[in-house]
Amino acid sequence: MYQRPRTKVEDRTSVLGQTPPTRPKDTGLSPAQSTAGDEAVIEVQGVYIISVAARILDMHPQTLRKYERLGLINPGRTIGMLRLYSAEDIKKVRLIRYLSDELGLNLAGVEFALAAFDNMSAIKQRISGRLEGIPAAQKVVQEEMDLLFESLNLPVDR
Amino acid sequence: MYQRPRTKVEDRTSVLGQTPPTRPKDTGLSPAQSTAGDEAVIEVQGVYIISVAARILDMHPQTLRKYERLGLINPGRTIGMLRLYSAEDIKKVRLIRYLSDELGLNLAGVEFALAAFDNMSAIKQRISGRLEGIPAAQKVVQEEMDLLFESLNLPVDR
DNA sequence: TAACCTTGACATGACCCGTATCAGACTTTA
DNA sequence: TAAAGTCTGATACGGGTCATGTCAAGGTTA
Repeated sequence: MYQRPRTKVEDRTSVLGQTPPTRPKDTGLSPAQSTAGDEAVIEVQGVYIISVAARILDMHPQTLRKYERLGLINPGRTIGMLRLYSAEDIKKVRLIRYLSDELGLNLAGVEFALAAFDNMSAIKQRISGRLEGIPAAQKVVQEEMDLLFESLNLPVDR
Repeated sequence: MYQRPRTKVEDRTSVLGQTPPTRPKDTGLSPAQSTAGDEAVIEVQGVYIISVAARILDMHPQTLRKYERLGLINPGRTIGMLRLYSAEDIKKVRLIRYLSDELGLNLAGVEFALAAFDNMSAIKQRISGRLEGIPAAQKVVQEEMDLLFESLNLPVDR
């Protein structure tokens, strides 16, 4: 159970990619079940306690707790302090796993990359805002920033 | 000799920073000496063979060779295939060392970060080019992209 | 009440990374 | 030309990283 052997990191290409998931707000409750048929990009909706999230992701609950302790994710909580994982959280964990397993980053690198994504998204927003009056320029920036994210070619939905 | 103990990676802040050095062209020869007084940001100019570069950086020659093997740096060569390290190369190694030692990234993470810097610089250039006719917009982008690099707050010259 | 969760601590196995060393060949310098 | 230095490639080591596993003592949920 929970066996997720590290993939051999030998043939890495310089990759990155895709817009970073944002922190969702604390939802109430109601973990929707959804069995994990060997982790083949499962349709995720609703909010899950850690055991369910771990099963969906095919990862160990301890690993998810560690990610949170390091500040990589930040799932909501029930009143009783149970962790609640939203679809956004699941998506973010998949991104973390991609950076770690596929690209070979350690967790410090993952933290760095996530921060970089956030910064890039924020800058894109800010520029767009300041270019409100110049649609032509706005379009250029939009296109190029999208290109930038693509150049990191992160998996579209892992 | 060459003892460079890893700094404890525990209190890392989410950082990045500064514009990435570009590949210099193969220079001819003439390694200029410049003793390394215990590595206190030495004025570097000219081009150095590996032993001198290693002394300047207070790093092991094998480490520099490994970085090259992994594609992180790409020093020039003499006709006889000796490695030649330019000031840009030295600077890049210092950046690598910062990412590794201070931020705790592994070499896969360093590769990722360097690629991200390159991509960001390139996009900044492209946008600037396409905004040639709109100086106001050009200024906005310039400012914001500079901010982006600063937000990564890499050491100004390490 | 039983099942499941919480935090915190500690252990383990596999891997990573800087460093060290060896061998045999080539280059540079004095 | 001889000595010193560099080249490539392989192999090895110590300490660190990371996912996983386990234990204990307690709280929450159904």
